[in-house]
Amino acid sequence: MVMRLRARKEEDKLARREAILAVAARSLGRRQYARVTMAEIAERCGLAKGTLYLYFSTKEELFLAALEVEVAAWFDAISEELITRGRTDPRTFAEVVAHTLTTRETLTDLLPLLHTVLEQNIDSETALRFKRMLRDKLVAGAAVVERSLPLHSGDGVRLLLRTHAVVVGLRQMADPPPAIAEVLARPELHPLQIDFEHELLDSLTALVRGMLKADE
Amino acid sequence: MVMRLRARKEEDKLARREAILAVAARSLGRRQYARVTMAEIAERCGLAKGTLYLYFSTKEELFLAALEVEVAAWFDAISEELITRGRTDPRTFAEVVAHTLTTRETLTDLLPLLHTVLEQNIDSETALRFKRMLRDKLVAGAAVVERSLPLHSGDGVRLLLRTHAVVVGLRQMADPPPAIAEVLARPELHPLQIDFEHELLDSLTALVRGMLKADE
Amino acid sequence: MVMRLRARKEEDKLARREAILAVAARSLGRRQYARVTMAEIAERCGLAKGTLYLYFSTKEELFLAALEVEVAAWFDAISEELITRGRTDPRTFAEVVAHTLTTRETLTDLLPLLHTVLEQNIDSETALRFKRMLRDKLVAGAAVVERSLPLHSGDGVRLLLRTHAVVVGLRQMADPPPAIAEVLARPELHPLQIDFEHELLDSLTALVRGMLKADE
Amino acid sequence: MVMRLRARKEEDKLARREAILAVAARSLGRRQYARVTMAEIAERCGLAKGTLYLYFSTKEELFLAALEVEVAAWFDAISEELITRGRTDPRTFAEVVAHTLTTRETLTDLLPLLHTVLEQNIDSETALRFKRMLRDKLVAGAAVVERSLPLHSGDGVRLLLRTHAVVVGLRQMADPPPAIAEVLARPELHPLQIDFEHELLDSLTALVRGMLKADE
DNA sequence: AATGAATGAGGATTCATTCAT
DNA sequence: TATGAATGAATCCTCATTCAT
Repeated sequence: MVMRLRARKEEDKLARREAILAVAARSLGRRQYARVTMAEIAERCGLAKGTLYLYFSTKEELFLAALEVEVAAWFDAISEELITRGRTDPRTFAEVVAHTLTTRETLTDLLPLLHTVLEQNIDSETALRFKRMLRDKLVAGAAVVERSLPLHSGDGVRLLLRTHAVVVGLRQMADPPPAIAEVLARPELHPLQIDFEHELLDSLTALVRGMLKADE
Repeated sequence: MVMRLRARKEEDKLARREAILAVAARSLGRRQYARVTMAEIAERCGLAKGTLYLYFSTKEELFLAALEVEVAAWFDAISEELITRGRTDPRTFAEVVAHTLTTRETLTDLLPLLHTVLEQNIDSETALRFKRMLRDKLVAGAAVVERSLPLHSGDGVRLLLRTHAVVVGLRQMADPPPAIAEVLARPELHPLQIDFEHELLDSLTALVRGMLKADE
Repeated sequence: MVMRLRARKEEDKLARREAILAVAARSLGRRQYARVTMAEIAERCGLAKGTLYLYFSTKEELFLAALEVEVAAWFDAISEELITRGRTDPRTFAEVVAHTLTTRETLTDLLPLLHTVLEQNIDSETALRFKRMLRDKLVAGAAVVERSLPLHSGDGVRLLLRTHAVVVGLRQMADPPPAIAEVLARPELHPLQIDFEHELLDSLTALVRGMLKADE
Repeated sequence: MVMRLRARKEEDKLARREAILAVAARSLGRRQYARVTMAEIAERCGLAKGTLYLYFSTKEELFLAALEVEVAAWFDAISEELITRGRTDPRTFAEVVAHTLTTRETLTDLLPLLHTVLEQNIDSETALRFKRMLRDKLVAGAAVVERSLPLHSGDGVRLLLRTHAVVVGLRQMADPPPAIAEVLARPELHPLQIDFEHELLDSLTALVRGMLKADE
């Protein structure tokens, strides 16, 4: 149909790969993974279905790759911001995390997929690669965290994992699909309404505060 | 196959309803929601597929009802245990929560469904009913929590919501499918391994502690 | 769409099963297996695609079942006709085989599938069941054959297998698709034209004669 | 990847063509035609997919060409061997055929394709070319055969066609895919086991014997 | 001549849901 | 009330073929 550019150079191929990943992540949004079809992603990319499979051999691989990129960038961003701040405090840590997430909607959309869908459908080789990346980022990030906050040794990793958990948990509560949001808008349901950023800030602040060494 | 009893009395119908819910929750396990079929549930119940639809009009409604039962019971259990302890401390609160969960595997399996699947597929009437129940339990529980711990007014609700978030987030990390568990068993990936109960205990303790400290 | 009868009694289900098999065999005709789609068969049956899978769990299973029925009936028919003739001669044997095939177009369409397609795609349990049936029919038929013709002991089985081979080989030559038939109609290609029945008759007669002669 | 030589001279092109044909025939093996992909053949050739289409305009044309080469060589080989033997007998004829096939595995793999797949997908011009070649070889071979064996006039062609049929039929029975072979190894299925060469020898011997003139 | 990225038609299969019995 | 046969929309993925480079 449409006259399509061909990505012949390695560089173009990488660019296209990234483009597909971006579209996939955006297509997911707050929707159910199963509801996002390869056909839809292809169309949004302006590509044929088959072309997607030139770049990713399964739907799961595609989304895992999307997540991989986002997660790595996220951990890097946290580390970087933390480093520029030097020695800091719980609230600031929370702000850093929250800040790195404001421009990362897609990350918080993808994150819940990891355990609920992707891990059920990938082969162990792929899983291993992904987990290794995660561990590397985690360990590197933990070192930075432990330099930023007076944590017990080893608590850097723990804090990051807990941060991950809190982000996943809160995000799902905070941004329901429109139909539910409408229901939640009723005054009687006010206690169930959550502002993601605000709540994340407070939760992480409390969490870190509770983990501090001086605490004892 | 089996000649099935007919649930004629209201009481029998309720019993059957509960039986279906129990089976559904158990069928889910750590699996993907989409992988659990109505046919499978029916078979495990010893019922025909059509019969399920006599009790629940969609798959989502069925699982939402299952979750509803579990969540209500969970909040009640927390409240109850907390009441018997009277004034208490962060660690104990964490222990109470952890304790109420040890016998509630199915709850932690169902919980992640709420935001990722169920809310995408239910009508607003059903949503409203569910959310009202949740609010009632939450508010009631919060009152108890605030009597147990020296929290700011209003932080009872917040703590319970955060607890919910932490449980969802940690559980998914902690219990991967067997294939992934095997990968994670490698020594190099040790940092990614999590023991759910232990980590929940520590996370909640820290969280509550941090929320108390805000006062000081 | 169409108001569909439901096969509730075992008897009705069996009838529907047979109906599907008949349609499948007819749909194949002289066409390529891959060109016959489940959708087409369903439509010709006046059923939904999904319904086919209620009766046969894969396309291969469907066609294997179709073949199974036909092969069994064929061997039985040969045996029966042979029995009514008593002691006989090569030409008569050939006539019997040819005669049993005149009303069995579908068998000769299905037969080539066995080795080229079906055996590549069935699990060993299914294969075993099929092969056992084949062996039973073959052994039973061989006994009859050996009573009809003065063959060496053991040559009954051999003759039937060779008959099978000859049928498969000749049929494919004899009934090309229309486009090829048109080409073959040219006078210069006359040597390549074959009349299935006539050629089968002569080939089998010669084959049996040659097997008897071995004695002399 | 590899910098490929360009086949500029007619002679180089022919060589490449032959190379492709050889690879295609080998790639088929005992597999299903549909399972052999153009991509696979290209890769095995060390060529790009597109290059294949420079030499053959469709997949079918490619395999038909492969068959063409093999069939022609086969008939020539039979004729040649027969000529060196002069006047001969049924058993020897069978031996000659069997012998020409021992080094021609690929031919027996390709042969069944002719009627089941290739003829369904080629245009009449291609078909005509192929059939003419076949007729030429057949007629020439028949003349040799009739000089070797005391057959009725015209039976030379018939014998060769029947030989073709028997080879196709027996080969498919004799060499099932590994999974089926395993099943057939069971003692109870012993009657269904066939040794191709041996069975071909006996079948052809019998067939020819039954066709001999002196027979009457 | 060679490449290989892009195409897109096409097909098998699954499963929530319906409804005649 | 219970059944389970029937439905059919929906989806992932394959692969022969094309064509810009």
